[in-house]
Amino acid sequence: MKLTPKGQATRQRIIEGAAEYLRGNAPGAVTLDDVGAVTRTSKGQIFHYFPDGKEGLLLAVARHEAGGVLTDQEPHLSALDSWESWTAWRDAVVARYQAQGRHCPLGALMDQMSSSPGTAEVITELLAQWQRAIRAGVVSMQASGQVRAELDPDRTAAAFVAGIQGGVQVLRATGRSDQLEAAFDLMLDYLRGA
Amino acid sequence: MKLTPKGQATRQRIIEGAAEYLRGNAPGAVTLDDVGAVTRTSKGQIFHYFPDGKEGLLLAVARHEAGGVLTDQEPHLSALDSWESWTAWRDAVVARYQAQGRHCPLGALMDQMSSSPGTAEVITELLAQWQRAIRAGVVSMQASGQVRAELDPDRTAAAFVAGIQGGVQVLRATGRSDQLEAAFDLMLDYLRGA
DNA sequence: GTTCTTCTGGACTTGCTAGTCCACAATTTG
DNA sequence: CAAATTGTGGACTAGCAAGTCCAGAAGAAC
Repeated sequence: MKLTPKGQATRQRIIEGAAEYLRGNAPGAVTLDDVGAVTRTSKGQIFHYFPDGKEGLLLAVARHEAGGVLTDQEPHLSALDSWESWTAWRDAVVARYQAQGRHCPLGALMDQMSSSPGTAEVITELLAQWQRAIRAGVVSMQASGQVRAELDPDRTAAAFVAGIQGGVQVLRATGRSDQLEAAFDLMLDYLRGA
Repeated sequence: MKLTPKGQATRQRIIEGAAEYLRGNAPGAVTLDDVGAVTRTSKGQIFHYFPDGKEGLLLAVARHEAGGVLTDQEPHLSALDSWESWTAWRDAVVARYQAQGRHCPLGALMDQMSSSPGTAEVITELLAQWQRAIRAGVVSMQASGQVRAELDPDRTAAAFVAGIQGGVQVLRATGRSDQLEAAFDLMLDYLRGA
């Protein structure tokens, strides 16, 4: 399928509108008519750009949202080489998710998972990237002697991913960020060797 | 609404059948006809026992499943008073969720959340109970001098909840329990004062 | 045992939604 | 400009699923 610049723009508009809409609504409850209304497009266009229909659209949205999760944490995530940068990252993540509340891209992604199977792979890849970035930070801290060398960077990074992920999940359910902050702080303390 | 013993049994059969079915399917994709087929009941019965229809049924299922999450972790959860009991608990949780894979009550609950609002409260209550139980374990370890006293039991318990929750979530998405184990071990190490 | 209540089955209605189809508009290409 | 391609709108279909309704069976009550 060839796309002119205009077509590209429309396709993008659909993805972004659908993404935003999905952040506030369960994927099962979002209809193509909703998407059309939000993005000012017709059924014809949606199927023109997403021949696989709803499933294809959701997958495209998933990929779009997955991209945003990590770039939202920049520039912190790529430069975890001092204690200041780690805490700055912590603060950025907490603030970000507090502000979003329920309108959470990552959470919306998780919700999509049970509906369309392809989403699971997108999430798996996202988590892997995330973990790699954190791992790099741990290694860099070890290289400069700020973190003890016997720590396993892989497992530490894995724990961070789980803790943040869980904290966000709890935040979505309860509206409170206590668990997210507690998990983050505990893990940072651990890193410091407290 | 009065229920004879027979009625009770039928109602229970519907809840349990629906619960099991929901563990493997997205709530939006589960129809009342499915539930009827699985539990060998008719539409009439479902609406007889759940006048609020699907939403009421889902809520009843949520409550049912929430009850199971904590009792599944017994007797460990109520007796976190020695290092052996903590690691036994860890092993039980990891084994449990590894075995379940995707058929996870807690995860299914989270999925329901975006569809029916009432579920969020059920989850909030469940998480609170869970956190209280862990907190009690931390306090008990402090009382016997096995954990340093300056640790905040509330925040520590909150971090545990987030870590486990996140680990389980990752397990559901990727099928791997690495993150769950890593988070658990990191937090236990932290508790030990490593 | 008859009368009242609860339980069960399933046909039916109603509304909604994914997906189709096609006519027409805009844009590119040569 | 003419022809081909790409973009847009919206009416229409088909099927599904929630919820209604009621007739009758099974069981309680006395």
